[in-house]
Amino acid sequence: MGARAPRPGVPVRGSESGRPVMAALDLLGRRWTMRILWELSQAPTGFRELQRRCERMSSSVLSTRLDELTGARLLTLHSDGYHLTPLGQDLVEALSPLDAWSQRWARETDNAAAED
Amino acid sequence: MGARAPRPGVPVRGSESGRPVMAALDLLGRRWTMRILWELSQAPTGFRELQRRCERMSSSVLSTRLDELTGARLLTLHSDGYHLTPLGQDLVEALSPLDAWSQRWARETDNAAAED
DNA sequence: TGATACTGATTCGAAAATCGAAGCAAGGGG
DNA sequence: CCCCTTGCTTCGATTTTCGAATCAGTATCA
Repeated sequence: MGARAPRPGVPVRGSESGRPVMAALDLLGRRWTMRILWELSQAPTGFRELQRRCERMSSSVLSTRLDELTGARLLTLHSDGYHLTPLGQDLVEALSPLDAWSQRWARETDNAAAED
Repeated sequence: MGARAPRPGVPVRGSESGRPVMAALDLLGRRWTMRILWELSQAPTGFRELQRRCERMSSSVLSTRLDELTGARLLTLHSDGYHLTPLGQDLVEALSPLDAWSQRWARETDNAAAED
């Protein structure tokens, strides 16, 4: 597998600096990555079930993402499916204000649309 | 332009639900999007300067992303360059715990690598 | 009136990422 | 054995991204 997941300290796509946050933005900025973390924060989930929850995302990309996230030590696979590691749980928690923000975004977008 | 930026309330790639957070994950999950927001949170920046800061990302994608983010009311263009709107600033603030997390990620990745 | 040099932005062929249906190997009942 | 489910791979088609060239608009200086 072309396991070339971004890691802190290693220069990544779009940044020569290797600054951790840039590696994080690279990893999270790939299609489905945040969605997968989001789904796994609800409950451990197997491969096929995860695919179902994500509106049948392609299995090839799911497999690639799971490799990347596992390589980044954010996931592990057990008998009951993929789990967030403590580090992965912290990431989801760091991302959680996004939920509240998105609701404000929705309200303001509605208001703006109503004004048009 | 294929101006098809995700908006809350509108079903987006990977989600029929139209749940705001899914629209946000879709928008943010596109290449360079978070990086652009990150750069603009430091200071207003013009098109070409923004391109320079992002390691010379392609102008076509930059243009597309700026359209999407402007359409989502997260940016505006003034004489001194692109600005975050208040909504956009709130998003960056919602994302800011990511910086602290990424540093912990870096530490733990170093430790794990040292054990190998 | 050029000439030059910026700006934000577009075009378009090439390259890379993603899609998605099919299939594989392993495991667990029946 | 057969059948079903699992995690996962393969591979050709589609979509996205890349990136160099280019455009139009504005300012500056001669």
